[in-house]
Amino acid sequence: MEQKLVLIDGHSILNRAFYGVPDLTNPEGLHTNAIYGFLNIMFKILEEEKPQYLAVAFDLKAPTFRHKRYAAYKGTRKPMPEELRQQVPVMKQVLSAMGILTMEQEGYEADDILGTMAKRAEKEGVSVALVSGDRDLLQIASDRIKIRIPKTKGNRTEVEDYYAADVKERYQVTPLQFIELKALMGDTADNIPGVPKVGEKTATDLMVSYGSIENIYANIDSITKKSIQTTLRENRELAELSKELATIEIDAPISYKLEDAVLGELYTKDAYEWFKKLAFKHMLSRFENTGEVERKLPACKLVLDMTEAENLFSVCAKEEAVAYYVAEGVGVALAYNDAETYFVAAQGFLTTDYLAGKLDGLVGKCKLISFDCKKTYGCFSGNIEIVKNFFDVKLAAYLMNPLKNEYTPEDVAGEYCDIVLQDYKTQFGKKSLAEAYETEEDKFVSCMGAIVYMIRASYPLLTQRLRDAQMQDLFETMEMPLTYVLYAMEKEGVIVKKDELAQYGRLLEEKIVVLRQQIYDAVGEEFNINSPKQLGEILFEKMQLKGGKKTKTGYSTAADVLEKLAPEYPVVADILEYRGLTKLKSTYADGLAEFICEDGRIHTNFNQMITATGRISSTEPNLQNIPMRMELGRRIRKVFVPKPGCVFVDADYSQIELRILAHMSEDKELIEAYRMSEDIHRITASKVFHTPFEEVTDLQRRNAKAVNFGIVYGISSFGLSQDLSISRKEAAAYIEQYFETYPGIKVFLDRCVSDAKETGESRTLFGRRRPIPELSSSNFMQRQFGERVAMNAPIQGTAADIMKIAMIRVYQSLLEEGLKSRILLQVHDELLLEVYEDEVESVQDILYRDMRGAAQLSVELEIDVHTGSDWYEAK
DNA sequence: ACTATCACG
DNA sequence: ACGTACGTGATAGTC
Repeated sequence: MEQKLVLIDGHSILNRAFYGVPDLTNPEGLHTNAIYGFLNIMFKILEEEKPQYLAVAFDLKAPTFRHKRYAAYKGTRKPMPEELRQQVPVMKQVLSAMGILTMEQEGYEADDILGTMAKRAEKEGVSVALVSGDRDLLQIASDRIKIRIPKTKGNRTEVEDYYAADVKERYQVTPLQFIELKALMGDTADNIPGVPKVGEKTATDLMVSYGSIENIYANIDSITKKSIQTTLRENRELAELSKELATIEIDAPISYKLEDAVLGELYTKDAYEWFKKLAFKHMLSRFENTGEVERKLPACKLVLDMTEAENLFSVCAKEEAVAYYVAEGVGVALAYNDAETYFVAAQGFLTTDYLAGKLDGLVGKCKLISFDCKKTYGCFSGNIEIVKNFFDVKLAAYLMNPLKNEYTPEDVAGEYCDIVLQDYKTQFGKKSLAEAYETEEDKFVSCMGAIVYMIRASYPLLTQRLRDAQMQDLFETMEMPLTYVLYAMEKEGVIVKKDELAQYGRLLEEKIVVLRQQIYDAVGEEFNINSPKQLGEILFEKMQLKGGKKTKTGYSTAADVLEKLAPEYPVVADILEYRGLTKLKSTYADGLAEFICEDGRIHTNFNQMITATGRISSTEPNLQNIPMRMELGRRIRKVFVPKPGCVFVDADYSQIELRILAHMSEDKELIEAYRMSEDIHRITASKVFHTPFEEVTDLQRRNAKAVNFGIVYGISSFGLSQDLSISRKEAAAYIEQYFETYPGIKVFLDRCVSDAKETGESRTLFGRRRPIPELSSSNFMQRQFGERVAMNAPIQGTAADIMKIAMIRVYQSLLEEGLKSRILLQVHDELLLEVYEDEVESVQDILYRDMRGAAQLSVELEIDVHTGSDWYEAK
């Protein structure tokens, strides 16, 4: 059989991958996109070529420019971005873990090594496929040496192949002539100067006519075009130097031999560990059936029979840790050891209620390992005290890295145990659980088995990881109990008066109709006001308003742009009002109505595993962004009402983030300020502007307030200037004065950034962590963003922590005191409770005690509490 | 699927 | 010379 060698130009392919693959980072913040792209290209080539030999060549030290041959011209190259630089050593380690030869040698470039190895192999009768991102290597193409150049087309790579004949066809020159072609035309990327004024076209014509540079100069008088003749005469030395520069060595004294490149088992245990570390989930599936990684998934047994089910649950009850995974309406998967998994189908006598009852029976008997336990609490009786029996693998994975977009069983499996699961999606597409079970029973059952096996297997590792990261306490005492509080809030829901909401919608509609016509009349034509594209064209082209382009797609019509035009053009004011009204109508009046259930209540989802900072989010619908700032929008809150016999009690923390800042920074002045007065913005203004407290003007107070907010967001003079519509200089002056007033704040914020740079993450007072990969970016903007995040995350995150503690305490206090009142909503620093009229006082006492007592800071936590017969009144 | 906009803290 | 405030989710329009 024909022997084949694949050679890869390491830096060239890494470079190509780096710019072709969107930025990726692993959980530790290491950039991985170039490595990922490289491996993808390599695997594709290997599958096509099926070679016996494989080697990758790297430039030894100066990857961005070529060694001494090129030293004179190296100045023009840009340095390698840090995100790519850090991936180079890792790439080499990954290759080495796969037993792939990496070649690098002092005094020789990768090109020389590749050229030499290719020619040697050719001589030994081995055919060669040489993979490179650039065309320098075309000069060594032959009948048996194929140059392969990967191109990213859309989102997949295509490879251009060049044997000698293909070079001739494409460039009209032989591979050897290609050197001289390139020498004539030059190549800025490779720092080959070339002959001035000679481009691809001229160079090709010359080479076709004369065959070599030598021959060109021998017959230089016969060149018809005078300007070309002149430049050639004037630059003879440059042409010869360029040829030297462009020539790749093919007989360098390279110490590597063909035998060193023998391809062995790629999918080794070491390689597997690396792929896992780099979080290349999709590639992990390559390790299946290699025997290198023992992950024999036990076959999943389908249980359809009552006796068997009874047996199974009684065995589970005697075990220490039982993983369960509920396929809603279809059944439940169980794993109590690492040798067996079961799927109990919910059919026949085995009803869902029966299964729920059996699951509930396990509480107190063993640790229940869940994947999103909040979703399954409906199966269990008892109250919040049951959570000590649960361990939520998904929640733990979120705490370990809160930056991910989703936490699927497949992801968690890849990351926290030696298992590679196929996506449910790739297996069953858009099929619902029930459809998948009915149509592909075996596959479905084994999929459920794999998931529940994974859930159980990742439990010990995640426990350990949480402990290592010092987040076990956070997990056990805050996040796990909170799952139950949120479950209870979701289940409770909040009454929304449907008819009143519809009435409100009609009110809006009336105003909208009038405005719409007014706008059409003013503009002189009908168009879609909701389309930023059409609106931008109307305003800035047809009407010639100033305030030109802003976005990639066209004109910005954002509120802050339009507001500047509104005083001068009444129609712009109308457009702004129209925007506001349609927003209220579509998102709130119409939007909320769709979520009102049979019980007259809206049951929002409180998601605990979304935000980077530890806050909760609310969806379907989002009840955390109900209008408040404008009166008309605020009126929506009148349709949120307590049930008969109850009132709303609303409690919100007063400036919790600023108080946390005071505590964490230990700034004496800010702490003192809080002890002196309730009105922190006024006292800040007084200090910053050296004005007696009573004489602080509204403007001064407003400015101080903006700075206070800005500090929490990770202050920047630009941001503040935008917010206050002042110059950057003025904003910078405010900030400077602020830091003079509160010197401890500056020290603290600087420390936040430097600590985060050192550790790659930031932490809250309670140990919640947020990785900040942006801090190691070479992109200035990205890095600056990372710095702001480093300042904001500890503060916003600590506030979230404190609210979570408060919620758990309030929930438990209501329970312990036998009250029937309930928490309904959380809006970051605010709780809304439905309170029985005779419990108002007790509940208020609980709120004051538990919310203020949730943390002991050097500044007291304060809350404002209001009651009312709807949410509008209670705020 | 992506962008622009805007509602909240 | 660059182009930013921190954290979310829903809607409508556009591709």
